[in-house]
Amino acid sequence: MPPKYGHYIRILHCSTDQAMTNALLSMDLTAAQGHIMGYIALRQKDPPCPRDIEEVFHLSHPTVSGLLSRLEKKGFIEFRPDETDRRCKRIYLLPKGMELHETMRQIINNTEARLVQGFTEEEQEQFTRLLLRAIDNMGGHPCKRKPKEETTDND
Amino acid sequence: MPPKYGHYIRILHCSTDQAMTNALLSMDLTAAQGHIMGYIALRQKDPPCPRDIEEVFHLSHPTVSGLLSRLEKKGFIEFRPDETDRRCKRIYLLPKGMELHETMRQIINNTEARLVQGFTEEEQEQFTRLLLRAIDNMGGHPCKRKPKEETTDND
DNA sequence: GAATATTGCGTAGCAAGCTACATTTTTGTG
DNA sequence: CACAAAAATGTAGCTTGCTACGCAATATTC
Repeated sequence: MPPKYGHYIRILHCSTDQAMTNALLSMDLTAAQGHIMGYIALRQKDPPCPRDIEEVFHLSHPTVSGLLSRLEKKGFIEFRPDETDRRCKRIYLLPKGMELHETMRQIINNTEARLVQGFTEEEQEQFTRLLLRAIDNMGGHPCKRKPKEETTDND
Repeated sequence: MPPKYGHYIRILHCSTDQAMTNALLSMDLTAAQGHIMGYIALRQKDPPCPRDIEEVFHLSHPTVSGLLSRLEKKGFIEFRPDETDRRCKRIYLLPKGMELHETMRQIINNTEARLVQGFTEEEQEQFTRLLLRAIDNMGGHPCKRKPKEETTDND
């Protein structure tokens, strides 16, 4: 029996990625960039640093570095070092980035909806659960960072 | 609600890919190369050409071209143009490739087993079905090729 | 407080995806 | 048969993923 999970998952990822990239083409964003922009937008009350992106997206830091530098070059975001910890480059959304945010969000949501088109509610939930369990089985990726049990952040 | 399917699928793909690449490290193969080697091995009675790989793996031809040229450079495969259609470069497994085939297959199977670790039989089947439906929803990728209703190939 | 460890980020270099364009061979049409 | 269309492959150049290495800033330890 030939391999199938790895095979199917790669195909699904590539086609989803291409579909999103294609849909975002008009706003000069790729799928990866769009997802990151969404996260940055969510976090504007407490702008994230690259390290946070690494964790949320399970990416290595050079990958994040490249993505962010392209977003910066295109004028969507801006870096400003943290006052108290100059290692952290906090990421701020620029006006050009804020404008696109809503449309971008819509486009990504539409593509996601298309992905599970024809799935019942129950199937969607099951799909999500199975994906999460599989991710867990594969061991979470280069996603370290110490436990961090401080109660400093109260939201 | 932030996007999740694209997000999870990317994470799952990347971590699976890395796990396989890591496991195949000792035999100087990456996950992508391993999968292709498996397919080529299956097809040695009727050696495939790059075009076939494109279709089976839903990849663009430059991607396939790169993968195969790396496999060739490492001495796993060899190209020989088809007698009757010199556009086709048929792909032959070299001894070095045949040797590794069994071990490679094992390693890939083990990683796949790990991916669905803890899934019941029913969950595995459901997962497969949902993946296939999602792939279908996303529209199959750059995977054209005309209908081809000839009865020439009898196996 | 000085030495060491840890953390966050930069750069180099590679694999694997893609699009767009060029080339060669076959096929199809007149 | 000649000429156009289609098919298989090649090449250039990009993004996104990685590892490995290095540096600066902070934290830790003595």
